[in-house]
Amino acid sequence: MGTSDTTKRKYDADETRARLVVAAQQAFTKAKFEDVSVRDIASAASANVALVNRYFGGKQGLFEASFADFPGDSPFEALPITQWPAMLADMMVGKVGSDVRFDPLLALLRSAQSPMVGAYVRDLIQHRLLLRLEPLLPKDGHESVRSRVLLAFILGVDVTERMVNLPFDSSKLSELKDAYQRAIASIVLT
Amino acid sequence: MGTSDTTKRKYDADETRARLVVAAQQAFTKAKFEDVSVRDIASAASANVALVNRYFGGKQGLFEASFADFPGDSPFEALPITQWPAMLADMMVGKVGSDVRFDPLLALLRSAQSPMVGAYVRDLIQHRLLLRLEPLLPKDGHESVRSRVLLAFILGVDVTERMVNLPFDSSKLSELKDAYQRAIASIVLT
DNA sequence: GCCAAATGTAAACGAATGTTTACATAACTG
DNA sequence: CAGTTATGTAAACATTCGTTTACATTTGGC
Repeated sequence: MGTSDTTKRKYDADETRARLVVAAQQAFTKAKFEDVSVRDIASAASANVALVNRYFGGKQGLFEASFADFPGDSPFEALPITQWPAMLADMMVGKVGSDVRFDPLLALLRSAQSPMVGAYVRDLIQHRLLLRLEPLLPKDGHESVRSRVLLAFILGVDVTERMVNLPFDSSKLSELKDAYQRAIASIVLT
Repeated sequence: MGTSDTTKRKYDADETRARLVVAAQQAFTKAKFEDVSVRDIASAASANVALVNRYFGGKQGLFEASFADFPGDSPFEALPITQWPAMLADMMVGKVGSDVRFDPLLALLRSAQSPMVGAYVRDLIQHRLLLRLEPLLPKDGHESVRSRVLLAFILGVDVTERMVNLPFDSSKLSELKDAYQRAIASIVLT
């Protein structure tokens, strides 16, 4: 059972696992935990349903495996804080109407109130987002409040644009981006 | 079958309907549409499950009946816009850890991505919130953007505090309120 | 080539849920 | 008071879902 075999095999557990994870990531980006069935995921991955349980212990295990390297390469560490507003505003309007294959933050948000994985989502958001954000903010004793308000705004935009999915006049997109940028600046810079 | 009978009756459809609606409102405040079972609601209302279908046509009808008079008496019309930041910030921190019986906005937010009632939620938020907000904002041609950003922030705070439910050091509550107030002011007043 | 382990498949299981049905009891009408 | 309607109850129905089981196929070591 090789993990580094370039030839095509008919039975390949590693590749099957990878296909399942990719299918799960895409599915959980589009719908919350309970609205994605393991049969759908398995079908999209061209795999049998029982393999979800064999390889990941169940649906919950596959969900958690989908966020193994969340948040990936974060743009926060790479940029000085003065450029955060422009960077975040760009990301926010860039997502409007787009069709990303896997948007981990949106996926976590969708399944945040799941009875099965809600606690895991909470943990991930707090430890891999909030706590990593704080040390990057201005050292003025208000880091915990600042990071929390910034997170609220980021999640709120995601919720409005992609979960509640309110319609928006796309001709005002640059206006919207400017407004986002100003709000973020007032949260992290003042 | 009277609707205005003060005496206690054993069979009273109106009172049973009312009990079901109240039970549904409280249940949908605590959990999303799919996580609330009609058996739970009926049990909390001391009513039989079949009555949900008889009186409301089904679970979905009962959900919609729960928001018949949303958003109730809105505080926006009552106050000049200069007082919105303080008012909204007060409401936001007032909700932290509190146990409101029926919080319609939170309930709508929880069920926003339900396949059954998601479209209804979207409609309510847009027509009974967003479109009523716009005419109250400064007439500078940016009303639609402003109202959208404000809504995003309001929903984001609700999501962070009550759906994702991140823990927060309550000794910094007044700090948090000030930060909320500043962010809102920058959104609606600048 | 042979056999054991790894991998994949199909079907069934068990539980939960919204809804419907058949029936029982109370309330109203004449 | 009698009978019809309104209201409430209990049980069954139909569907969906995650999971488990029993079995088939492929792979790799000897």
